[in-house]
Amino acid sequence: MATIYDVAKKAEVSSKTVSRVINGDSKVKESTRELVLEIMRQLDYRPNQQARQLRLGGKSGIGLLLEDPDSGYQTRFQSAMLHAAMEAGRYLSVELFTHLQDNWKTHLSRFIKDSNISDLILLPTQCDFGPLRDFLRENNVNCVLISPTHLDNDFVSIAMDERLAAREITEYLINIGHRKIAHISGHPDHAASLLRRQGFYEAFEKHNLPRPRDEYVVQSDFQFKTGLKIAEELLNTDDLPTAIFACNDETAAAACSAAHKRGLRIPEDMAIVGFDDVYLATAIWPSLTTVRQPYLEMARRSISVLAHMREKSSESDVQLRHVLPYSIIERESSSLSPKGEI
Amino acid sequence: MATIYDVAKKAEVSSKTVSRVINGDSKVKESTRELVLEIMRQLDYRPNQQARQLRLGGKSGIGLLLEDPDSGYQTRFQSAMLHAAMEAGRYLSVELFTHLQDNWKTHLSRFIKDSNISDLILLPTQCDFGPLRDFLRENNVNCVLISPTHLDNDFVSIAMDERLAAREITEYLINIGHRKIAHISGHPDHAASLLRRQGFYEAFEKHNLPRPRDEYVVQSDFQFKTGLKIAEELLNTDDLPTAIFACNDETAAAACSAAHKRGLRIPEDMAIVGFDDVYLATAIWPSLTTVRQPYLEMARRSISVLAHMREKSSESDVQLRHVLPYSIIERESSSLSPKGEI
DNA sequence: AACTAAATTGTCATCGATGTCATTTTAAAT
DNA sequence: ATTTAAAATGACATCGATGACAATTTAGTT
Repeated sequence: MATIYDVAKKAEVSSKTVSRVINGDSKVKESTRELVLEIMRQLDYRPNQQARQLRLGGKSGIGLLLEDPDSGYQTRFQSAMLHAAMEAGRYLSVELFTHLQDNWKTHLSRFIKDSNISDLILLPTQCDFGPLRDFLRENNVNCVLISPTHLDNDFVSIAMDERLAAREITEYLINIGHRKIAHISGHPDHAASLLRRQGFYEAFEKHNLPRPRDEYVVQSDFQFKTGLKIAEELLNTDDLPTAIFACNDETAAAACSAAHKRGLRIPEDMAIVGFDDVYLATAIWPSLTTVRQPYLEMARRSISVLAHMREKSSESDVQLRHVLPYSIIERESSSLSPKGEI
Repeated sequence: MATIYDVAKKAEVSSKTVSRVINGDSKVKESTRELVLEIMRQLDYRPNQQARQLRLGGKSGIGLLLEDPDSGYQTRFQSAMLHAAMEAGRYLSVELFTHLQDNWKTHLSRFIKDSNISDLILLPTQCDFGPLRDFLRENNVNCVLISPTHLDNDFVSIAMDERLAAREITEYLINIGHRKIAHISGHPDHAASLLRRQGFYEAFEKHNLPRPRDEYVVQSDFQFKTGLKIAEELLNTDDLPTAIFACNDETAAAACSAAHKRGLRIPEDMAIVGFDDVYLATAIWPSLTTVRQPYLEMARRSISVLAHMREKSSESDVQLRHVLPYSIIERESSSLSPKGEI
């Protein structure tokens, strides 16, 4: 394993000069730079990260906290982060985290200190846990919040417009002819639940249609199991809705199951749409029409914002709120002839 | 941030002594050890990992290579690794890896060198990619293979008995009265496919039952989409099987969809069982009876074996093959009154 | 009390990089 | 040709830990 000294010796320059080349320092004569680069290539030299970081006091990894790594949303987001990190030549350190663990503070500081990360990414809903925010603020952790409920001038947030997306997918249902549309909404503590429901109602207002009756708007909690029970209750009526907008794909999958149980065909008898575009959306039949979160874009933006923040540190030219564009993916669960991609 | 010198000064000992305490060196008087520990606690001292590793030439993270982070199996395994790593006070660095990428070697060496990992964990099917194994061998990477197809005296493998599990779940179907059982098998390149099919046949032999006819044993590739098509073909007959053993849960989910499409009730008209026990197994209706892979146990074992290997290095007392016990989880897809847990 | 071996502790160099500041080289200006 | 400022390079200390080995303390023996 070649070191900076091996390179220096072979190139007949000082280690400092090699260091300058590595770090793109401008004060190196072009000819020596090329020489050094050539030797580095010959020796297949790569800087020792530990030494580098010891000196710089820095770490280089990106930390991602997961509350439930099996959840579709978190899996998808992580997947996107892995791609984005690869593009940026960085590495991802993943850690389980729940504020329910009583020693979460110790646990988190250990992770931050010991695991070689310089930045942290927080997903919903932990990004809205107050004491966690205080902790991050106090410890000056370089982080971004993904789709937080509460905005805050101390933290950069990266999100999509949930309400608009909800409105748009509801309008889509209206446009293909549905009028009796039900909505299964998510966990009440989750900001997304409220926003998505608001968007749902807005679609009707915008089209000058009557607000759906209250029995058509029910409360679940984003989970399949609960969703199944709720959907069964919802469909236990003679006056069935012709479409359901579920708060997320898991719940939409549950709605499909409930509909099938009751002998309804999808989408002929009932259209069902979800939200998030997780793996599950294409691992069931029929595949789900849904709103695709801009996972990859969010991941890329997170990385670039974090880097920017680390440089500018406390300067004020860091954009605080980032809103990225979503898209609607049409699949089998709402249309006999899907136009969208898989 | 307190350093070893701060501790040494306050405790009025040398930094070396503090170092000894940190590393559990025996040659420290009990009283001084306690004193030092107390001061460490007071200052909330934690060793600087970079410095430590610079000196020790070591890294501390565990690397996990994922080919498809959205796949149920990989998600579940990662999830288990996160738990096991937490228990062991270690951290997980996750990286996308596919040998289809043409510069996979560079990519992998960079990951290993730059991302602070000391160990590597390989999942199927990349653990069976020959050139990758050669690379790991040549570069002396400390790693374990999870459920590899090809055994090899240079690598430690951690697996479950796929064939026995397949046999057992087939026997379960036989025991609850099924005789006409179909099997949708996995991708032919995947060792698990063969083993699971073998196990399937063995169950019939053991019970002195005729081998299922060839039309009942079809080939898919572990993916939902393919599985759906195959299952539809399988069920497009008048002489329906009464049960299906699918090679994995995704395929079982596809079989459920195909059955529903054809108006069959599960499990009344047809029982369906899967394999792996991934998230999907309980995110569809009916929930799937399946074989639970010993994810957590595999993860824990991986960590302990890796640590052991690093110590013993080339010594021969490292157990090469580890086979861990699976379990069968009975759920709604095969039984009207499931006995198993969720 | 003196001696010795064992137990404990300390000194200093080192890992591989970068920062500070001094030194040398280069090129432009007189 | 000499001076001078700028550009390029290098010497050395440093980051926070541990290893090798030296020095000291302790306790046991005679």
